[in-house]
Amino acid sequence: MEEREISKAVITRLPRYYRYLGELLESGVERISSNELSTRMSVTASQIRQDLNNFGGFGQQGYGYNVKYLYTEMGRILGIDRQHNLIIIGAGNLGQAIANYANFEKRGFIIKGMFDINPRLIGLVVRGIEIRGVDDLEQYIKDNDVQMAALTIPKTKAPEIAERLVNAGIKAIWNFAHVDLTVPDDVVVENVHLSESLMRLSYRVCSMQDKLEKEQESKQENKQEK
Amino acid sequence: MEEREISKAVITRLPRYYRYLGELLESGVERISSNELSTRMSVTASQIRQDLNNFGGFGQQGYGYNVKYLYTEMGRILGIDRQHNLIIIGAGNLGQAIANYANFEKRGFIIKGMFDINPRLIGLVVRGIEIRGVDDLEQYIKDNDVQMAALTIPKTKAPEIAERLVNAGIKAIWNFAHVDLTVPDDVVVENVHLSESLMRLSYRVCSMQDKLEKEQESKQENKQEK
DNA sequence: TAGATTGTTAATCGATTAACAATC
DNA sequence: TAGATTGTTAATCGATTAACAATC
Repeated sequence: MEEREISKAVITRLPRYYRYLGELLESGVERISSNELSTRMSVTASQIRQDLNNFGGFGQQGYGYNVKYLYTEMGRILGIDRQHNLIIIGAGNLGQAIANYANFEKRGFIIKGMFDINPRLIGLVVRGIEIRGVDDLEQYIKDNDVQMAALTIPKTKAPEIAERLVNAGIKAIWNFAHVDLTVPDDVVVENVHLSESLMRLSYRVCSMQDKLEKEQESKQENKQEK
Repeated sequence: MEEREISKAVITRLPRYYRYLGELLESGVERISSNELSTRMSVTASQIRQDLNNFGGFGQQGYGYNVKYLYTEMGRILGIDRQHNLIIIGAGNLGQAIANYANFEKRGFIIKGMFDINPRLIGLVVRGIEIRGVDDLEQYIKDNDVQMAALTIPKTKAPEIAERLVNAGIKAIWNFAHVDLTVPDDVVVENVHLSESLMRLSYRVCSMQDKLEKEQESKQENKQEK
């Protein structure tokens, strides 16, 4: 499918294109130019064309891009036309939030099971899925052809469980634990570090405050100079 | 505090430095060189030194960096030495997951309230916090000196609520809804688009598969040539 | 055909890495 | 003092933007 290595920056943008194309499709827009899309998404048209051309020519000179076609192709590129069997390790609020997020199934992600260590949770049923203990984890992964796991457990348990997952043949880990997991080269880890996201927000709101204060100061200085 | 505009790439890395420094501190490490830290974090020592020097010289030639000092300074830079009053809009699983995440309070984020539209949730108590309806949102924000809001509601309601938050004086939105919010220049939005994160994982696991298949193919070709 | 807009090459910009003098 | 390691400048690398010929 791909010729050269696609850069991380491009990959990050792909799902956003997909989202906007989906919205366009829903609102009945049939075709769109890179220029029009660039305005809506607040990126440059050049970037859109460059990004898309990493995967092939989906447009037509003088016409633009067919929304439905491009949407489908993007879905294929993102791999959400295929089925991904997923388990969730950690059945706390976060794990349950993921299990309850209905749209996932629409995009080919099938939640095959939920696991937890906490005996009080084991046996409970969330969205028709029974919460299991981690004892039979390996067997369950093999029996149910599971390729992906969401890790919504505390950071202390995460590395150990990750190793078990990898040994059982899991190919992708969606990691919500606040650790950097070490996995073999052929296993993919996507981190969602919420605490880091919140710190970035904190940083940005503080530096915005500083900026505004400085602007205020320099205004006052200007006044005094006059 | 800052002289020039700090790049987005640097800001993204800051919380990770903070996390590693915290771990070093916990394990009793007193000082660390950029080289040693670079090995642990799998980044270049050059990058660490460049990143830190955006904010000033925290190290000492021939010695390295004092872990405790650097940790504290990083906390200050990230703004987590101050108190941030936060409300959560959307008391579903995701909102509750955030409310239950204890570490936040340790880092200066005080959850001042939770809100929801669903009448069945209103009145419930999560972690000692009563879930309220959104009618008195504006008044509550003013009365409780709230600067930040986490938005864990469906995308259809998010833009409307975001506007109300901004008008009520909120300065930072932690946005979990799958929309790009439009806010004034002095308001900061940090997006956590989980569905996009999952699509990136999907993309990466698929392209890894393709890569491995190709390697397999070219191996077989080599065999046949022999 | 003329106008529009892509695909793609070239130019620019910024971020990362390398190197090393300063200095603890 | 000698060795180590920073802070910082210079070199490299990659990503973004601009430009335009190709073409629908």
